[in-house]
Amino acid sequence: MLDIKYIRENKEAVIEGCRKKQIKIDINQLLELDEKRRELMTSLENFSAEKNKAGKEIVAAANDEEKQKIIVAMKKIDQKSDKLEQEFKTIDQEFNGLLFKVPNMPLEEVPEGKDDKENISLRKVGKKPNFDFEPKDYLTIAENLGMIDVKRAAKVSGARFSYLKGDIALLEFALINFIFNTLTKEGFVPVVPPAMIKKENMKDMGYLEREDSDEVYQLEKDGLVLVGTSEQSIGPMHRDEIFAEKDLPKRYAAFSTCFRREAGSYGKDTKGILRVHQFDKVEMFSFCAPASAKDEHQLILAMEEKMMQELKIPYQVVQICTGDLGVPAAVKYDLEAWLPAANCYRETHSCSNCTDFQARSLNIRYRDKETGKLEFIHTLNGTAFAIGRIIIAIIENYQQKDGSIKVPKALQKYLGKKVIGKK
RNA sequence: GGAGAGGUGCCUGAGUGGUUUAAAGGGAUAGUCUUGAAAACUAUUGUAUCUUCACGGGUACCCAGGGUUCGAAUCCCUGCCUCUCCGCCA
Repeated sequence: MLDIKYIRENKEAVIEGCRKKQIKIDINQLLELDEKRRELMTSLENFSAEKNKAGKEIVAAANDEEKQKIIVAMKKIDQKSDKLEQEFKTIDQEFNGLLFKVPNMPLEEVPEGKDDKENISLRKVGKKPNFDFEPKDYLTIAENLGMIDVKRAAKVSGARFSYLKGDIALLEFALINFIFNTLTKEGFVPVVPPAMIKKENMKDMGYLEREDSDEVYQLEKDGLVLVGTSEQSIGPMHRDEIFAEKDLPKRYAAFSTCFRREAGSYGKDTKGILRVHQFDKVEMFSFCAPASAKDEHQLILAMEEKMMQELKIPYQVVQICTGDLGVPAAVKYDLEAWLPAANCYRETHSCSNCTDFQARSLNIRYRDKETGKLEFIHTLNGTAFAIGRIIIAIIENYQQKDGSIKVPKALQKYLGKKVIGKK
């Protein structure tokens, strides 16, 4: 969440930030509630001070008669105070509900735009493959090899599920090994986190601004939700903790299955495994000091690009415009892989700098050496590989005329073969 | 799933209704002593929030949320978490 003090002192900037992010929220109403809330709090505190004083007087009272007098007087005050407290609770709830809906502010360098159509391509990297035949789409190729089975998945689980089989199933593990091998060298600690987390943590990560949010799978009976990305289980890992400055940045690479209801995307990308309810992903996450957040963001982006380059998959880097940033991010880049059959780039990676937005609600801090004060750390995250989508990119870019798939050189030693599906 | 015990500050740990302003010890930091260090002695040692130019002061926080009471770390209820035993289980 955003600092209410900041909102109070920078009202116009916050209204402007919300407008840029295309998020409709009444900041004036929030500030009115804030003022009312503080007023009530002060009155309540005065009552408390009175009560505390009376408590001491009762102890010191000379006789029972005197005691009774004070007790009777106190009861009256208490009634008033109870009434006020009810009022406070109502306002407080309203206030908090609204505060949580205020998004993180976009950084100044982020270009303004309405939605994903106004994202900006920063650079295109890698050589697109030249085929001396008509390239097929990944699903056709994989189905012909019997290695992706969406039809039977529909029978078992419904739409937007899949079976990966044979060498394509093994390709997942090759990719994971490749990732961990690359990232541990940069100090990323490998993690296998929980895929179910408490609702409260999802909320504090900025992904549940509405209680009835449709995108998240909720396990009502247990108060748990399924993660849509391991970012959501890594952030809260250090909740309520205080880092020593020397331990920052703290970098993790987390493998987990991700679950998304895809509620808003009926009819969109319904074919194959591009947009599914369940997929595996390795996510990079970093807790760092505010001053190094920008560098850390570039490092995460660099790691994403490095691994794409090693796989020799053409991609473009996209700067996400303000309207497409989402709630917690202040600045965000996507990587989009080239898909020859579809003849377009499709999103495979995303990396965000969430500044102190998540750290504030999670209460993750560090002691600044210079000021000696506790400050919120900054959180950043980025995709290492979303397995399903990168498999799509590999199949399409490495397909052969005979329907087999060449294995990217960087993955050959992990998979133990150079070609998939060679007869 | 059943039975039981717990959750107090950076750590250990006392506190079962009212000078608790959370004891005591440890740790950490600073000072004295010392050539230096250790030891010893002395002092300091949370967070949030409001108020004040400042000094300072008010309030809240003993896992979380409710409740009882003039007054709750302490009593009651609910939840979360940890531990022990039994059952089930990859």
